[in-house]
Amino acid sequence: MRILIADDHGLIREGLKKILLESLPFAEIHDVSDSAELFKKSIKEPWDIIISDISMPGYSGIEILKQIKTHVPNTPVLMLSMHSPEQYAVRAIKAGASGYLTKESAPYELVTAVQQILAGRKYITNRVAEVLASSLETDSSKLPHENLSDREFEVLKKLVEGKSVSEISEMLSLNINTISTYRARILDKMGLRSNADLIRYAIEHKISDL
Amino acid sequence: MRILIADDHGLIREGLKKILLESLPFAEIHDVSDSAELFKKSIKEPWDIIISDISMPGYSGIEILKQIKTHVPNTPVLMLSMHSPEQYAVRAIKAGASGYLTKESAPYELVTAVQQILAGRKYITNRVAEVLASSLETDSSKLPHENLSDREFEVLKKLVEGKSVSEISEMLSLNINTISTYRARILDKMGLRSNADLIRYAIEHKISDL
DNA sequence: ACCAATTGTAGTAACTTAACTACAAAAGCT
DNA sequence: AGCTTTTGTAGTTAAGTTACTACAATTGGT
Repeated sequence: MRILIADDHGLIREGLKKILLESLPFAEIHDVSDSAELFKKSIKEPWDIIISDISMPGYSGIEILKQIKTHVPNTPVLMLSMHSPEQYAVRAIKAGASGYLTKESAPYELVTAVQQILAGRKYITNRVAEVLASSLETDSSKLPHENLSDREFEVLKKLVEGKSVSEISEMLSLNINTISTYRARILDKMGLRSNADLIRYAIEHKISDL
Repeated sequence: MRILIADDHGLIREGLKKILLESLPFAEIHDVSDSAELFKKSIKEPWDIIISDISMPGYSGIEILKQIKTHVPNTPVLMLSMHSPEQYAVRAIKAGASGYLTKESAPYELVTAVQQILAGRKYITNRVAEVLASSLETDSSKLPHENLSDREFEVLKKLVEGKSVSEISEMLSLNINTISTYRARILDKMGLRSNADLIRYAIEHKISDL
């Protein structure tokens, strides 16, 4: 049983490991602390399951998830997040995740999720199922930011954190103009005019976790 | 040895517990998941150390820390945070914390910190020490924005409203560079780095009247 | 299966902002 | 009164951002 854990917080990695080892004492658990490493390791070696935080420095979790899924589509991935399900669950599941848990979850949920996924199933909590279901309904009832594409959303978050266009372009290894275009599309889709508006919106809708 | 852990994320609480138990196998570890509970439990029962996340729903960690410190001043508190030290370290230490760690920290740091604090000392990392030292240079009895001049404050408000440097320069019939200089001075005095920080600060301190 | 819309990406040119630097006037301290 | 710091103000140059345009790849709809 080979498990790969990805999270940028040392304490959290260690904690997850210990929780898992309690119920899967013979598991061979490896861990990585950033998305680049996660990507490399996930396609280079075989894993029974990958457990990854969704928000790590560098490439976003969703982005890496997609990458992993194109390279090793049969390796199941369980995404963990600090955020409330609405923010990411749908995106994660659509990108091929086998499950989605928030860190609020009780430890036994982690264990259950992992076991269920190892058994070839998906682990979708009620909360996520709900969100998923309602995401299929009319999108007229959607909040403006729910119409953003994954990339746009990713850029939105970074803008809200105060990152500049060029910083973001560097983080994502994209051209500055590309980020500028995303920003323009975000503003357009959300009917806003400035980064300040974006930040207010984000605070009001609890998009950022800062 | 009685340890109280406070964190709103179940997985994290559990992880911390397991990490601590490894080096302190006889510790009696309790945990709570929100600030109200933390407060109640921290003054009702005796603890050798309290380990608390700084950002929990409800009252902020700092607020609770202060409360705890007025009621049971001798119980040491170690604060944990997801955020970079600059944001909170100084405030936490001033409010009476015995130490400040980010969740990036390696597990052994947690253990070291706890042991050092249990031994009656404080645990201050280099990063935090640095920030702490430089915080003594400015007049810290005042809120950062109270050191702004009138013009600076005027510009601050407009920046927070989302006005661009050039718009402001036009409104005030001043050179663009002048506004740029004000902005730089504001950021400097307030120890912030971006307009995004400014907006967050403003919202938090209810500076703007929007 | 076909066409339209959206998404991910970047180039070029125009425009805006940041970083320094500077300096006189006002305020603050001794 | 004299020295120091802060404030109000801009110039120059370098760096960064926006606006517009474009186009292939995907997705979505019928």
